[in-house]
Amino acid sequence: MPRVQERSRARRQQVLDAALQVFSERGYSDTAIDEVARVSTTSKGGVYFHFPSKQALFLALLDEASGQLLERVEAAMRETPDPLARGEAALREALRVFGSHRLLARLLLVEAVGAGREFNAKLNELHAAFATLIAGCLDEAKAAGLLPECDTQIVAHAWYGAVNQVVVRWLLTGEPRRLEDAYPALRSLLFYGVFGPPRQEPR
Amino acid sequence: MPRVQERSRARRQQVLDAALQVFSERGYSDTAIDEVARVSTTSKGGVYFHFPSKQALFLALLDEASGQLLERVEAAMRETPDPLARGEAALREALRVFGSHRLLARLLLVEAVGAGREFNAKLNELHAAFATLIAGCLDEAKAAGLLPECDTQIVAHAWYGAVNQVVVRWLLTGEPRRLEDAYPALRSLLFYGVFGPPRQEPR
Amino acid sequence: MPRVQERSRARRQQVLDAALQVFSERGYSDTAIDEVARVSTTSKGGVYFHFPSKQALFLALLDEASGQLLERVEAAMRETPDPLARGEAALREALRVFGSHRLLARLLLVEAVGAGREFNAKLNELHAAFATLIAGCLDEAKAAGLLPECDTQIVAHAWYGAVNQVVVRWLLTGEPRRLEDAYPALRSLLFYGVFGPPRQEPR
Amino acid sequence: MPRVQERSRARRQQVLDAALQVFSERGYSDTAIDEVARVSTTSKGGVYFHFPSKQALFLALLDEASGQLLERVEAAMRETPDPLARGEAALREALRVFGSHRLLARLLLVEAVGAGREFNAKLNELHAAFATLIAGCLDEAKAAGLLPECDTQIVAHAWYGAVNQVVVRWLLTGEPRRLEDAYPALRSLLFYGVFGPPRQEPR
DNA sequence: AATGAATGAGTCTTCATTCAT
DNA sequence: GATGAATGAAGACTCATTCAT
Repeated sequence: MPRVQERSRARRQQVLDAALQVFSERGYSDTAIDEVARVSTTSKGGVYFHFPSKQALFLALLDEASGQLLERVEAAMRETPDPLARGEAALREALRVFGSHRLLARLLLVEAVGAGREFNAKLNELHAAFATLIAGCLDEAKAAGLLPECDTQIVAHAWYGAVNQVVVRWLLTGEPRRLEDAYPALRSLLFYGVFGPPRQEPR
Repeated sequence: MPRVQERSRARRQQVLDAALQVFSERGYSDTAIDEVARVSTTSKGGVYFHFPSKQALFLALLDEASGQLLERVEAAMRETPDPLARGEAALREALRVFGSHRLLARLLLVEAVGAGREFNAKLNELHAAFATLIAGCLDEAKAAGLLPECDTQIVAHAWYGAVNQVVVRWLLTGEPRRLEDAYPALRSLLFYGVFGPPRQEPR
Repeated sequence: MPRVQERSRARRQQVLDAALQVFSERGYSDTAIDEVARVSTTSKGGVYFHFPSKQALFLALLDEASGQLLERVEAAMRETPDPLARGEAALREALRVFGSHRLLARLLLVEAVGAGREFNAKLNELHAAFATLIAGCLDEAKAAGLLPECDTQIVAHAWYGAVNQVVVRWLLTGEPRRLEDAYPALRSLLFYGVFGPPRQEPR
Repeated sequence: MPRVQERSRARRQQVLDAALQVFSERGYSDTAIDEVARVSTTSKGGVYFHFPSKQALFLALLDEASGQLLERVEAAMRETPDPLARGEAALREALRVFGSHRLLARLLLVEAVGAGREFNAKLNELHAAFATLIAGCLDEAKAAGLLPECDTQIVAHAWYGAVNQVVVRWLLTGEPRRLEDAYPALRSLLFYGVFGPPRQEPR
């Protein structure tokens, strides 16, 4: 209601947007708060009004970014009842989101990684959240007798890592041109392994 | 023979060893050259005598570390003629090396990642080298009619990423207790996908 | 009006004043920004807030100093219509300014000289400005038929150098006690050469 | 006689030559002993064997350089009995030496100037030596009744400064193309002032 | 809310000098 | 005599953070 709060919130978002841009371009350590302030058309003090410290700003950004990512993926999964199809949907949506939000991808998969021990916990949360999502599908499929016994956690993390590395490669080398083009190969590997789908899989 | 050169080389190695320790504990940005100097029982100037800059030191370290890793994995592969068994060997050896060289693992898979754009190239080299190794196995196996057609590059990177993420998880959470315990699940996923080996595979 | 800007400007001037003192006492290279900060009762960061680098600070100082000097000399010349009398006035005023601003003299005539190639351009500007001033008098006097043909540029620079060296000697040896006492001899040399004024000096 | 001493002396000279080159290109502070060592095809230790410190090296260089300059000028003066002609000879020879030894000129007239208080004494020596040379001519001419009374010291220093500034201008701007071309104008100014030689110049 | 001047600790880097070999 | 590895003090510069206005 109060106009003032609205403005404040808008300002805050402005700062977060600038932070996404700058942090994902320069990395955590090489980013100066001054730069964030400039990009958000605010002042240094302005940034500090909304976030108590650089660390907190980065953390908030990670929160927002991973929240958005998870939300989108979860939404895609929610619409898919079949557990394995849900896994496919998650995979496809993840590639879609990363592919259309390069900055977010770079932030989460590159810049946040070596940024300092303070951020490992947050990153772990993200890893765990995704792993849990995937593990959920797997467990459900297993319960339905569709899958054999396996170490769900390991498989879930490996799955997640496979996707990430494809995204990282895209970020760093530009290949494949369209990230989503990696979907079929990824899907095939994760579902059927290197041997590919049995016999006459319709591709 | 020349005593002096030997000492110099030893000193250089001493510095690299210290650098591995400090960089992988604190990360690139949070590491002070002073700290590296102290750990190598040298002086700051001593470090700078052997390496022209912090960046160069880190780069040299990445070189050495990835060189060692690759060497070990390639050695394991060299002893295995069958292309698919070779892939397994690579996987197992990678887990073995990382599992017994935590610092090296942390350096390559965590600290080097967000350390700055200057290091992306070097990291890409490593990614590419591994992907090429794996892609070599896959292509050979395909040529032998053992595998169906697939996007080798994507699959190779995904494979590599799957392994890395399992290692990262181990680094950050300590699970699984022994990294090599992740081998069976990883191998199964990468070879047969989530559906696992066909029928009564002897596990 | 805006109080803040006023303070900022005052601070800036404070730093410049301190810089004049320290640079002209210790020279460019032997001056630490810390020292300038201390003398200006600011912090190192404060200095850097107003000047982007040591070099820029020194340059700004040279600008200010040579600006002041030129202004005073030009003012003295402006009041003197006769071209040759104007030359005398310039000479006398230069000695006056240097004589009462030892730091400025030392800065411009000693410390700035070997301070580095980056400052040569600025120094040249000063030389050129003075030479132009003097050359102006000479040319005007020539046009009025008071002087014979001569290489104005060389003469102007020589004139300027003659004055400077007398000032430098005063700076380094303390002689003559009062710089302005050098005026008659200098004036005589520059106007009439070593032979001095003809018999009953026309003047 | 002893070969060893000869070599040592040659080495020493090698270092001095390198020092002249490097110091006059980079200035005192921006010159690293390493650079001098490299240019003299010696090692850092080698330089320190012949000169106890950077300061001592620079001082020795100043000594050698001003010695050479003085020697040449004194030689030119020795051959000229008439006091005023001797002054002319000194002037001409100074321009000749500087004109054909740019590095020496730059060293003495630019780089040594703001190099630090430690070198002021040495520079003063040079100034005093030249002033004394010139003052000698003047005094002798005065004794012969050729010149009127004047403050010899001031005139001598001014004379010296006039020459120097012309040389400095040449060093910094490249004008006049050939330094010796400045001779006539300089000579005229110093002998007859801005009014130039009386009527039909005796020359 | 916002600004931007100010602080000062922290870092990389340079380099004169020393000295074992 | 000469080398070059090693030292450590010194210094420019950065930047997260604070705070008066």
